[in-house]
Amino acid sequence: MKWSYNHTWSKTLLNLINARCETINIKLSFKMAKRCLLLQMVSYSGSELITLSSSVNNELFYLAGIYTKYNGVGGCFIVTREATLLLSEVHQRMSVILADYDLDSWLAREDVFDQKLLENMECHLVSTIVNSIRNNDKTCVESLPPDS
DNA sequence: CCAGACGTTGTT
DNA sequence: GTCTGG
DNA sequence: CCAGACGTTGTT
DNA sequence: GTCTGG
Repeated sequence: MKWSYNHTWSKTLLNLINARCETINIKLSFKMAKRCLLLQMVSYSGSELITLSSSVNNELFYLAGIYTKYNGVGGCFIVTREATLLLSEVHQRMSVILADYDLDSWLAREDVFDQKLLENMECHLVSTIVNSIRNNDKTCVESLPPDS
């Protein structure tokens, strides 16, 4: 599925790549849309790419997503929320991360996300290797010394 | 009713 | 397709 | 945002 | 000048 979203009724393409969780049930563009789960994302911030290392205690986690079909082509995107204090140093918004036990609820159109997951987050510096989509191995997320 | 809108991120 | 300002 | 690209035809 | 990949 493409990471780019257009309404079925779109005439001009908007190619949306995210939506605010605060308004997904209010905005016309999203309230009818279906929900999905996204595994492993890289999020963009200013001049740097920041990886969500996609694990909590080495367990993979999912991000909250929304999708539709446009001209038969599936398109999806991530849902954002206000950044936690930790991440707010880097970016004002962050992806909605779902706890394992909330996955079904999200898909059932309930607005859920567990604060405990966010409290347990850690930040680490990664290499600019991550800035190219050609690089897809784990050096993208390996920790570098803070002063490098 | 009916025409017109319908979105997010960054930065200045 | 659905909502809403006029 | 910001740097970098921005084109077409034929054939193999 | 405008679009898009990163």
